[in-house]
Amino acid sequence: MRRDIFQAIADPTRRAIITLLALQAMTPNAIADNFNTTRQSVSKHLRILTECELVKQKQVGREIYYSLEIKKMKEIDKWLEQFRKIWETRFDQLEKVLSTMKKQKNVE
Amino acid sequence: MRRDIFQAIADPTRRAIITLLALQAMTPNAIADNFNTTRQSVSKHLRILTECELVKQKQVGREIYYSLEIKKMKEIDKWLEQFRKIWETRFDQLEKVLSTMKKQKNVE
DNA sequence: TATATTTGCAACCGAATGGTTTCAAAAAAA
DNA sequence: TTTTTTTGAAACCATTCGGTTGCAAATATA
Repeated sequence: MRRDIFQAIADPTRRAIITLLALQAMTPNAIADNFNTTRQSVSKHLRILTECELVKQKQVGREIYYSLEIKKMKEIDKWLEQFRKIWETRFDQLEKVLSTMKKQKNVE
Repeated sequence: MRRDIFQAIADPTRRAIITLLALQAMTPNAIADNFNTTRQSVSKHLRILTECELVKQKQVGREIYYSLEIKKMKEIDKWLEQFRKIWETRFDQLEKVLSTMKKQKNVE
């Protein structure tokens, strides 16, 4: 059973749950109210998010508040790092070309 | 059939292909040499990557060179933006606490 | 104490996923 | 021209996925 952060964010409902929980801790029922699905399916999503440590629980009486482990999101950012270098380089090259064009225009 | 960038990067083989293609354009055969799988399965992955425009093709004779559409990767970065704000804020708060602790220490 | 609320888990189902084998088309090489 | 190489696509298969229904446990309320 693959269970990593990339598989976790592959599902659009889970991405929406993550966005919700980024703003505030919520119970499964409260989360489910925001989607066109059953509480149990949200529960399944929360289980997956918990398994890859993207979400943590806090029990308050019979309610369980789920909140986002924001630092886990940095793992995606870390993976993107290698590509960011590339696209920043390309952007720099574009800047260079544009600036050269501008200079030539000034000379004309 | 869901076909977005988040689903595309969910598979570890596809992530590895993306990393390979970030360095240089490659043919399906050359890509497959790097993995413990068949060329056909790599071909399937390339199809998925092509469908969500993460990869583009260039035919040279009977060979097809695949390369990464680096700008498409920015979409992930864009989604991460909302969380980056949060984790930077939290970091600022931590900085504040640490600086306060330092000041208190100096007073002692 | 009896009832209602909140939740997780198991069983089941159809669809999607990732892989393999087989085949056909196109281009290069013999 | 015949053969080899490179590739994509189709058919098939076991597994996973996302969802539903039903149930049991724990806690709060009447």
